[in-house]
Amino acid sequence: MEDVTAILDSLNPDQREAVSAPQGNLLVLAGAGSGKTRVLVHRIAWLMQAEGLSPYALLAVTFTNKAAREMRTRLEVLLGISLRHVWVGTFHSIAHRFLRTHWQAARLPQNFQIIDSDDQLRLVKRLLKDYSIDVENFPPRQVQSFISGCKEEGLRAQQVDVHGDAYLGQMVELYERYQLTCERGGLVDFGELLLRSLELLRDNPTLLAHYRERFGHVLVDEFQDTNTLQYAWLKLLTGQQTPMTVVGDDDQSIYGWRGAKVENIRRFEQEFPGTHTVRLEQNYRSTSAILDAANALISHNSERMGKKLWTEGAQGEPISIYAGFNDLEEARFIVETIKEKVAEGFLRREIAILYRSNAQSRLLEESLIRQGVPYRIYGGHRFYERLEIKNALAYLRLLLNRDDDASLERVINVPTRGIGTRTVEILRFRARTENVSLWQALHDALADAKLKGRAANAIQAFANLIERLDNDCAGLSLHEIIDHVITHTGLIEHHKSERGEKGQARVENLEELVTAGRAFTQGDIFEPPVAGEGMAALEAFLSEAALNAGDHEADE
Amino acid sequence: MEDVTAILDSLNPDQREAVSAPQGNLLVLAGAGSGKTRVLVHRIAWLMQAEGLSPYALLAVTFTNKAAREMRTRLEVLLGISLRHVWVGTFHSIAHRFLRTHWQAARLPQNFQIIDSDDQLRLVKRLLKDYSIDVENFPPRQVQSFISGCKEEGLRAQQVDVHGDAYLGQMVELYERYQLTCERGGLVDFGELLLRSLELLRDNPTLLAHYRERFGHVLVDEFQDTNTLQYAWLKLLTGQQTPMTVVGDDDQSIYGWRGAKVENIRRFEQEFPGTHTVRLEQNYRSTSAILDAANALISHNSERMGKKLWTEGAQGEPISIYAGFNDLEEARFIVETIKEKVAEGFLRREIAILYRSNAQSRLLEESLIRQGVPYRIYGGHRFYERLEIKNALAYLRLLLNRDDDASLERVINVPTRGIGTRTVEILRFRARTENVSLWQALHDALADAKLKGRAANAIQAFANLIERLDNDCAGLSLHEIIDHVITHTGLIEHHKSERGEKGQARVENLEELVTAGRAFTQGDIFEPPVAGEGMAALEAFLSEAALNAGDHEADE
Amino acid sequence: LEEPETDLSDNDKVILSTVHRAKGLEWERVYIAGASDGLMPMANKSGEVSDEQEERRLAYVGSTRAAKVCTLYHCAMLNLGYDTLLMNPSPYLAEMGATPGRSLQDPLPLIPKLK
Amino acid sequence: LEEPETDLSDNDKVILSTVHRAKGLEWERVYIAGASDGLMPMANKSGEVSDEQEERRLAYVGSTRAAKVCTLYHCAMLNLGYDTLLMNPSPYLAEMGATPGRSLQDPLPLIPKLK
DNA sequence: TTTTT
DNA sequence: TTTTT
DNA sequence: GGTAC
Repeated sequence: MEDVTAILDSLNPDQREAVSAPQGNLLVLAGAGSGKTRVLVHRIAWLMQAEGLSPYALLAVTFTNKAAREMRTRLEVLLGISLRHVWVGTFHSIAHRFLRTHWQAARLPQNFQIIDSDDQLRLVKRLLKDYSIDVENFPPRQVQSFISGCKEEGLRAQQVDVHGDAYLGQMVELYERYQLTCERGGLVDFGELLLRSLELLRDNPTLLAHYRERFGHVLVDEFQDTNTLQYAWLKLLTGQQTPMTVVGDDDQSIYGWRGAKVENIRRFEQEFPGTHTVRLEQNYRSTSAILDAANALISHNSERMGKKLWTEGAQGEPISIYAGFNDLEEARFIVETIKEKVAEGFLRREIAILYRSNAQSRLLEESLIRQGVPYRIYGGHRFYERLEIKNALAYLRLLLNRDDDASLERVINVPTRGIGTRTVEILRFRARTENVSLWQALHDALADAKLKGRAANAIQAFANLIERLDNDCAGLSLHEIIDHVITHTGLIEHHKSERGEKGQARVENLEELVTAGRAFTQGDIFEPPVAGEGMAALEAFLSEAALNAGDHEADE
Repeated sequence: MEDVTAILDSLNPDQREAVSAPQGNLLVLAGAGSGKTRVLVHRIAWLMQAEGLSPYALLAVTFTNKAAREMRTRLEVLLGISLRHVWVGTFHSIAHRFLRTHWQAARLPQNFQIIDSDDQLRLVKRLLKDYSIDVENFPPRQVQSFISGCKEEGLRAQQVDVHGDAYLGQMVELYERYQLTCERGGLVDFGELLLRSLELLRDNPTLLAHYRERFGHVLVDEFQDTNTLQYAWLKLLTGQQTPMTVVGDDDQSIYGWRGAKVENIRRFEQEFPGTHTVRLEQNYRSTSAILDAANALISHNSERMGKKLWTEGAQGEPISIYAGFNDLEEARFIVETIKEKVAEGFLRREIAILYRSNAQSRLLEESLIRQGVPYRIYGGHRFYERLEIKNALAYLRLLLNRDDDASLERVINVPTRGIGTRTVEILRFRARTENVSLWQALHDALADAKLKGRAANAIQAFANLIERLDNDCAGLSLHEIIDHVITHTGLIEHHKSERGEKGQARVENLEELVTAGRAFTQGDIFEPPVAGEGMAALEAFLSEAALNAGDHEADE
Repeated sequence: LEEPETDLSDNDKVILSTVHRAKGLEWERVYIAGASDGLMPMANKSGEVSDEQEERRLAYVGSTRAAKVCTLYHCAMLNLGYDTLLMNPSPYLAEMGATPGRSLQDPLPLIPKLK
Repeated sequence: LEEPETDLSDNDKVILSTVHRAKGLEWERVYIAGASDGLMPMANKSGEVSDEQEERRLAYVGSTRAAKVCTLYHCAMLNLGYDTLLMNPSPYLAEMGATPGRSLQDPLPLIPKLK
């Protein structure tokens, strides 16, 4: 055994207890600012060095890519070695990895693509229109959240009990049709990644046994945020045998409305017998005054697992409340205080204004602008959700899979090439009635001359474009493919001719996409480079784009 | 003095007291089913025969055309003579009469036209678009009801106190712009009819004196439904000198949400001193059981003027309540009961199903249809609100006034003649920036060749069409004009080619409009024929159509 | 003499109307649908009644349209398309002393909904 | 050596964020806007709070983001564009024992509205 | 949510 | 109204 | 780029 004391050196007694707890289920109730990530990272190091677990035997699950990345880097810093073979990732990226590897067992096409919530919503809207369902009674967003909700509860359409309720029945039918559409297009949404991964393990005993044997320890971050499906997945994967380290804080559960179940952490000790529980209550972040207030506040909740934050640090300024006459005044107050503090030497980036709803930011922004205080909205616009990027990705997806209707529809007339809504309508109708993809419908329509004249020419040109791109890209590397596509589809030209700075920004974003492609194949300090070249890399890149949409924040 | 006892013969003592009350203010608190209209009609007869008032000296105001018509006919039946010179009409039709007569004093163009709520809403929407105002913050319906609300409170834009509130300020600005648009187009909305009529009397002392002298007695029906403006108008017109007979029932005030003020009837005795009040409490409609229930119910209200209905009739069946499991059951219950009763020999037309909101009718209709019970929705679709009729009227209005932008926009491309949104957009922009009507903008654009090619040809064709119609119609009678217009604009052809029965129905409605025109000039048993021929008659006809939209119910 | 007969029987239809539009009219038998708490009086989504007295007057106008028989109908569950509401009978029923014609069935539990 | 300086000062910006997105982050000074009754806890139009305990946790997460100073802000009148609401301070303020930093001004009477 | 002009 | 993928 | 369905 190596000298493992270094791993425990810098920790407080509770942290040390957690990190060095014997193999077996461990629940770490980690209060805000108690060094949660640190404990997780050190726990992994401990498992490897003290318990002798191989990097291959570890699985660490997080909710965000950011958290996964942070864990991996801090681990590499701690151990001083590269650890690209440890499975550290989000629930979704791990599920994705399963599905890519076992695509046949999962009954997916090899080139399946991931769609994000936006794509999903578009798909639902399309469906509602196709079946001329009244969007008053079935608002697209509601249908979407019904579908996601079902999947998050682990339910396929057939399993939803409608109790004879016509409305629910309609919803379920939409869910079913949605699912069929996805499957015909080789599309997998976020919920599907997890649900199908669960089903994959459930229905393939050999596979399940393989992974159960392989993973010697599973670690989960932010356990209070797991939903029914994620919890079931973990239970299935570990068989309640493989030991788990789960870290979380029931007092910080704020995603109940999205399906997260605090009960998962609350009942962990009962569901996983023999669980050792450690509370991290020493706080390294806040003053005593802040912790006192927070403790007092949360003590009004019931059914808590119980936790009281404390610090060795100073008392600090009391929490205070300022009351303004109206919201304008309130915003002015806040910004004035900030200006004072900045004048006193505080860093702007060490100051945050928090609010409940995005709508509240408007007045604050106006006030900050008026008073000349530089600011940034955290997690504002996402790079991979920008129109021009989504369009470029759609072309790229078409290269891999012509039957991806959502992508085809997205770009069939972008840039405008004389294919109007009427023509698209005809194609859609044909695709629907003949139950083929739009790409197929398009060729059929050309073949039997159901489309004539201008429309036919434009459609033919589009089909030729896609095929030509595909040919051209053979042998190119990922970033060359992207570059070729954004140039030869005319996307660059199209945005260049837009008025104002918007066009320029869009062109720059497209160029940034090429850079992202280059970085992807070359690997960077955070992520390992990807196996495969050209089209194979493209496939991985597209998945990455869908799964890491939040990472790459857009400028401005 | 004639033998006036006949007028009082058939009345009960209270009714007799009301009818024969001495000249002077009279308030008749007329309970439901107490013979209110009867009293009103007999009162007029009494005033003429016993008090010797000339038909010219009488003004009887109602809220609906139906009520006005009923009053006039019953009066003619009672007196056995034609009484077309008595002023009996709705608030709006009387105000309209004032404005037509004194258009110069009212600062209106002679050919001003009345717009209905629909036209008004379209105008507001147009305005919001023109000034690119966010319809999220300013929903067209809200803006419309703000404008109507102001007018009903007697307020012009300048008189609205915004208290520095930016939102209100924007509303007021919209009100102002709306008003300017109306004035440029020679358009008068419902509220404007009353408000301008009030201002006309207020600002022209001679005129006011003339009418005060002319009217020896003013009678008002449904007084509890008067709004601030109507009340002010009555007060101004009578100068609290001309005696008034007002009939109403505070317990039946159900239009408070629309601006009606119950206080008007509640305070009448104080505001008009010397008022003699008569209560009509004997009910000739309902059984005792029904009246008991109604009396008990309304007794829970406060500030009532007080009234207790009674009858000499039978006790009757008690009011009962049936409770179903759900709304579907409820509808089935109702229809089943009706079927039973019809089988027992009751007439269907003597049975009504009442509900609070129109949405409730759907289930009831479905149930009636399923169980094969013929039914009719009272006051369903209105003839003059139908699309094809509104279009025909728009053409007719253009004949009288090219500057009526709302009408021009409505039909510039109906039937389609190759004038697209883009072209109209250009015209609108030009009209707005040069502050001229669309008709003017259209000619300017043709003159300086800002519009070319197909668009210019189409526009030219439209302008030619209107001018040609105008020429053609010279010398034609009203119904010939209408016939000519619906034929030569292509409206008939346009609807004939519509698929399904809808087109046929629309063609029939257009033909019905010709018939309505014929009836209008010839007069019928209810309404006097109109003075003037051709275009003059058209002007009157259009006003009539706007003011009597509810009368002429559409088939199906 | 056949003509008016036909015309008449053609017009022999049950009338459907809102209470507002029914003001001033009368029928032998009047059936009032929706005699439930949020409809009569009508409440907004927050459960507030904008003008309690006017709502009562509306019920008054409705019931006084009847010459011979007035019957009110209530149901325990109202389907709104997107939601199902449990309803209570209108408080006005008690004020009117309406006689129960059929007793209220026990409401079924609401369909459990997925979030 | 100038480069990183500039980069740094270019990134020296005040952060605006929802409490949800701020989870897991920290700043020296945290200012929480909207510490008023219908916003914290958030209530729907009917005034109902969907999950009182989760709302309190949200306030907990918000306040524990601060290292040195946490200040909450409330205002008496909230302009919604189409309406102006009178607000009460968040009940959580008392639970936290927040010290009044400036007293609430008397609210002006609401602007009278035309129907 | 009700809609007399 | 909040939005980790 | 515009119009029509």
